[in-house]
Amino acid sequence: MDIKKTFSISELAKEFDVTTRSIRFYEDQELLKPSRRGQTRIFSSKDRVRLKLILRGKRMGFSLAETKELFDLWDETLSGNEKQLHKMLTILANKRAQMEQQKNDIAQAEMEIDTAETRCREALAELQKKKKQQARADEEAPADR
Amino acid sequence: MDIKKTFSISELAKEFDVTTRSIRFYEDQELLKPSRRGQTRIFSSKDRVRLKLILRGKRMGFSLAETKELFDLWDETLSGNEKQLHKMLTILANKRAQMEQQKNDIAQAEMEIDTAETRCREALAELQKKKKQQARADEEAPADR
DNA sequence: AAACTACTTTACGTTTACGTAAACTTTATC
DNA sequence: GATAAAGTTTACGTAAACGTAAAGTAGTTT
Repeated sequence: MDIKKTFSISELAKEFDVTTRSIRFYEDQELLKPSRRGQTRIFSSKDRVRLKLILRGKRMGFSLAETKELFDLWDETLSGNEKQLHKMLTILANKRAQMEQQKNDIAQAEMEIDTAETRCREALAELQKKKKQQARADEEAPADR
Repeated sequence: MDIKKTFSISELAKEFDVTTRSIRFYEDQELLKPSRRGQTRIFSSKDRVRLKLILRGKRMGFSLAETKELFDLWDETLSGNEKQLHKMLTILANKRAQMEQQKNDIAQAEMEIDTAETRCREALAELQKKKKQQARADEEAPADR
């Protein structure tokens, strides 16, 4: 159980470092469904979880539409029709494949970052060497005085 | 050494499954710098590598602007000024951190996919059980005849 | 030479994910 | 009860990453 049960828009905005504008937009796109007290939105901890998922999805390169599709499907799945369940399973398999691809991409990128860093350090070492050589040359043959 | 040295726009488009429009757009944004024979673009294997990096960047959620920045910085870095080298090193460190975040995101998402799948399978098993019970009930007390 | 194919430029259109401003209401504070 | 603080709706604006259409060129095949 989460400690708190409901949240204001600005609480969530602060916690996840997004603007209230974004949160309202997510509601507009039906990714969040806060209840209301009068006009003001009241977010449940389910909404909070969803917001977290939305943001992670974004970091993973998912569009809001994709994320919404997953949410909707999951809701339908809970109602437990057999066809929906199978559809969900194939979609889960797809996501898994997609994430394998991403892991490969990351591994590749990490290797390239490694070699890039090595080259940088080598180049820096070269520069240091030349500096020292220059310093010695200056000592042996002072320029002025 | 890559087997081939130069590529037409449609060769690259086919190989990486992007439109020629996209490739021209990348050139327009100065991420690719093909030479020309008359009007027609001639892409080097360096361009090819860069295209590969662009696409991987996209899958990893990088914008074209970010990727371009990296390309430009890398080019400057090669010219070996000390300040540039240090800047590059900090940027590489940042990318590394970003990729750690992504790995965490992926790990989390994988766990959630696992539990989602488990629930799906459980729900399906439930449905099967009910079907069988229904079948037995039908045998014991046939509806008609 | 006509037609086809691949390539080109120019330029306007589209979608996504918000930013930003204006004008208003509700709630908390002094 | 005034005023600030936080929230609201409405609506126009914007950047990124192309799509798409129009109209032209260059080489090649028939």
